[in-house]
Amino acid sequence: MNTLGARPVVVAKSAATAHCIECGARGRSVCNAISERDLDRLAAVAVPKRIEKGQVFIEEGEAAVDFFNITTGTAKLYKMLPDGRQQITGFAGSGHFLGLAVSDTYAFTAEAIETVDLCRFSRPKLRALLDDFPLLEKRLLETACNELVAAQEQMLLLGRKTARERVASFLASRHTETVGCGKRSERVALPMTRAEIADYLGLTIETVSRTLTRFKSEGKISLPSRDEVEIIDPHWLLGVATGEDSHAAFV
Amino acid sequence: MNTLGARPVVVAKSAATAHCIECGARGRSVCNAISERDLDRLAAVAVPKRIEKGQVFIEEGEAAVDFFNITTGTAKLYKMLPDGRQQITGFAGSGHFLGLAVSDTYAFTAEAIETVDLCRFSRPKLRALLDDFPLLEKRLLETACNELVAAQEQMLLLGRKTARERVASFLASRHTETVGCGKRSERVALPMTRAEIADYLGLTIETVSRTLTRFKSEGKISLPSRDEVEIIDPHWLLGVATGEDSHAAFV
DNA sequence: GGGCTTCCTTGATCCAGGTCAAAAAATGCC
DNA sequence: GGCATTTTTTGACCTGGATCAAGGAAGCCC
Repeated sequence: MNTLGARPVVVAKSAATAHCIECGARGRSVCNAISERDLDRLAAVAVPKRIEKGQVFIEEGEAAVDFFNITTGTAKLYKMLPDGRQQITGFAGSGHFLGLAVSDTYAFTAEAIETVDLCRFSRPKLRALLDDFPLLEKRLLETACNELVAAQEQMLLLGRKTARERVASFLASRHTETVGCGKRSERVALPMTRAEIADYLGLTIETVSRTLTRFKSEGKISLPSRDEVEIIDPHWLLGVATGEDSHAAFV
Repeated sequence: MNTLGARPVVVAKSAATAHCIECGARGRSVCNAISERDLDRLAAVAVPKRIEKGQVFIEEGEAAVDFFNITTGTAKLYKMLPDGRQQITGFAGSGHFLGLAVSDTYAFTAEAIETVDLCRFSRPKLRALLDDFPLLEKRLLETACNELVAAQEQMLLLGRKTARERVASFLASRHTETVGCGKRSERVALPMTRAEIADYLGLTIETVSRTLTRFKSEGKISLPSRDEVEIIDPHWLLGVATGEDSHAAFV
């Protein structure tokens, strides 16, 4: 895997390249469209930056001058109504590319919910990179399509699912996402607060809390700490999440 | 604009080219990424097809073998839960490109709500076209981004807006979309039934009907026929749609 | 380790919008 | 044009989840 030994001269020519080569997020991000030997081109335009918890780094309505790629940590993406009602449209973790809007203003706000490390790309520099690496553009299109599919799934959740089904969907999707990361499969991290879960699921904090308590008392999950859930019965949870008729009958 | 006279030989070499050159949807679709002189390449892989009202031409979960581009008419795109609950994720009109999912199965169902004319592209042929016309890929990415922005807006609507705000948003967006088409601006066509509006807004048919009646009795709209709305007070409607505090106060 | 603050849970009550029911209007079909 | 069907409107009532209101449990900072 490590080809450093094979190409010492190229790597050495730019110390900045290191942060891309060593980047833990590369494998799961659009950056993997660029081969290791061209990585210095990428590294030259990617500006690493640390965002502290609670800090907003993209603001809805502001000029979209930069794109971002998250290396570590999690951010919430949301839209707001003038009276303060908030809808979180997604949580962006390691490898997530942000700012895809074509329009010249951002369509959502992004705020770190834990310390986030990311790479910043200026619009024109990314544009130049896209022209030189068509594969990168293909990967971006893929990413956008995947997000579109996820967005449609979320519309189904917000428009038609019950509170129980929403919370079950949330836990189930967190569960399946986590499995891939090599962690213990049944423990799911919840880096977000109950309020953030509520704003993501179109519910109130109280309903989220009550529903979790309910699942716990039904023996389907346990809540070892406030930011962790143990999924005891993943199959049951998935059934509820997908609105299986049988589960709706027994309350 | 018409370059037919300048290049009679090229155009004549394929009679099939005509349907792309004359296509009314070209201007607003991704096809405008391909210049008129290369249009025969596009025409060679685009298979025109007519879909009658009520006919399903993309089915959720089935192998994604084709892509479609709507020429005329409107289709509804939806996802369903096993017990029949339905969420319409969007209405696709002239120029809309469908089937963008990278995955090998469709993520939603598409059904014509009025007679639809479309062009069908097989996956491999479109892929080849994309490799030859990078601009087409750029346009697809743009399209996907725009849809993503619309999806986020819809999540805000479904997760956080009241029934009144949802119906107002729906009418307002229909209104602004219609303006561009050169029709009389205040008359908005509703090719979909109340049930379809309800499934799009995450409401019931009764709530949609009552809300429209309410707007009418408040003098903000009129309902000349069941598939048409006249927007009497667009500014007021937009205010309600965007959740302006003031409008929430006076009921 | 004690007081602060923030986050979470639980209980009581309320209401927007859903459900059920039926009439009215539009459309289609011989 | 008249009957059947579908769609829409309207009314009465109900309920899931929101709202309001306390408590309780973690963190966190001196």
